[in-house]
Amino acid sequence: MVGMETTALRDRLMDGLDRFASAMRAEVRRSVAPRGLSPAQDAILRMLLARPAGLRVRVLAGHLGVRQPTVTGSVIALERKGLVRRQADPADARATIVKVTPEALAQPTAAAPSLAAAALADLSDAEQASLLKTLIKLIRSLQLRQAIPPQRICVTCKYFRPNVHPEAAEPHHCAFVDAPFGNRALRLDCAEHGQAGAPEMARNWNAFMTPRPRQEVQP
Amino acid sequence: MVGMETTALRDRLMDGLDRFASAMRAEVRRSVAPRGLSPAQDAILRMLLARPAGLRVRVLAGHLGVRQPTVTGSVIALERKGLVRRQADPADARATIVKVTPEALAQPTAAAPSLAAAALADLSDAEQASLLKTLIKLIRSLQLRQAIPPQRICVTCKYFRPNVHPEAAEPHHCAFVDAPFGNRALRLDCAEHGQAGAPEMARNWNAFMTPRPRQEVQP
DNA sequence: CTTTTTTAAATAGGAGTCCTATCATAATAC
DNA sequence: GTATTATGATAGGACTCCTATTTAAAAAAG
Repeated sequence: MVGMETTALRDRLMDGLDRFASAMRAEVRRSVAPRGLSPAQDAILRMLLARPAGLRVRVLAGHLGVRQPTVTGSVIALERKGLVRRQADPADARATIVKVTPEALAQPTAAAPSLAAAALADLSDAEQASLLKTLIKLIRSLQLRQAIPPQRICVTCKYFRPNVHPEAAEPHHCAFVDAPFGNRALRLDCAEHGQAGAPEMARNWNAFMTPRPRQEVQP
Repeated sequence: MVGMETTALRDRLMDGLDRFASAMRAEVRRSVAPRGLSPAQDAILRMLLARPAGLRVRVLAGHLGVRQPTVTGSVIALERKGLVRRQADPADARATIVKVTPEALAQPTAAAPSLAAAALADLSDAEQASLLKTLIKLIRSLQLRQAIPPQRICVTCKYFRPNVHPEAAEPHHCAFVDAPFGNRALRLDCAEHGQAGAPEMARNWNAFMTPRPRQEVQP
């Protein structure tokens, strides 16, 4: 075992995530360039496309993990390109609400058949579902640690009923559409998301983290 | 099922990876700033710390997924800070070899107890091992698609014997240290890495991708 | 052996990404 | 009212990334 355990598993995971992320970032840069966008502008645009009502500058900054002046700069660039517009918030004259324009909505959305997507497609369907579940756990952990702002994911939704069909392939249930669904359908930014109360959310989180011991890998 | 399957699983995975990556990137920026480093400089430094013999500018660029002039700029900044030095390659007078200085080696390496690391620690041990395995598959897929250059990972190593102990908790075997090991010990950048031949590598890859159906999640 | 082509890196110039600090203004507290 | 706080815009600076060009050495062609 000499030399095999010098690096902690956690460091290796960070390394792997970092490496895949760096490849994704490079790809994003190349894929959005033809549309005249930068990576940050693309991220803002994608966030806004999922929220037609618009978002405040500050909220955008929180979601992207950058400071407010950084967002202001990117938003100004997007405004110049006619893809977003800014308007004063009627509820607070200090605030600015950023919305996508109809032109941006009409754009093809660039369904990027990227290499990263191809790599994901190489995984088995079960492995993809398992990866999604793990990612959602990670993202929720970050939210609980205040590292990133709450997002409209299933685990924090009042319509979410985790693991209520323990033996089924689709163990969870969405009370909004009243239908069961599996890990592969877990959402990261659902338009129908309803904020759950704190106790309910904690219950959801626990039930989601520790389901029945169906798919444990190694004891 | 209304509204639950409008987004493909793959898109959701991309979204989740993107979100976690963005949080990690923001954290890296904050964690390396006190040491007077930028994220790119930190990435170069970490890569070089694992290779005391140094690397060419071009190779660094490939690993980081950026162009050569970008690396030159960051290397110059690192040189100013006394953390790397450049020397001509004896084998090719056009090339520059970048090496870490003894000062950089002596630095504390900043074992960043980051929030991302904490989120990973929230996962069960089995889930962490499974995630590492998935990440390595993804990275190897990118390598096969020429999206990123080959790296010193187990799957491409001539000492790697995947799944030779099918029923054990540590199914793989490293012929270099002559010891069995499990998914949690898989390496992303092993100093003892020996480049395997193409047929051997293909065999490794296949055996690694499709082991015995031990830990499949849902059929 | 020259000449030509290719290759490695540096340089120049430009757009974009981040930051901190500061400023104007609106909402809120006293 | 005045003081404090919160939202964004602006200014200035370091860094990141790109493409295109230049310099110089190596490799290929004649």
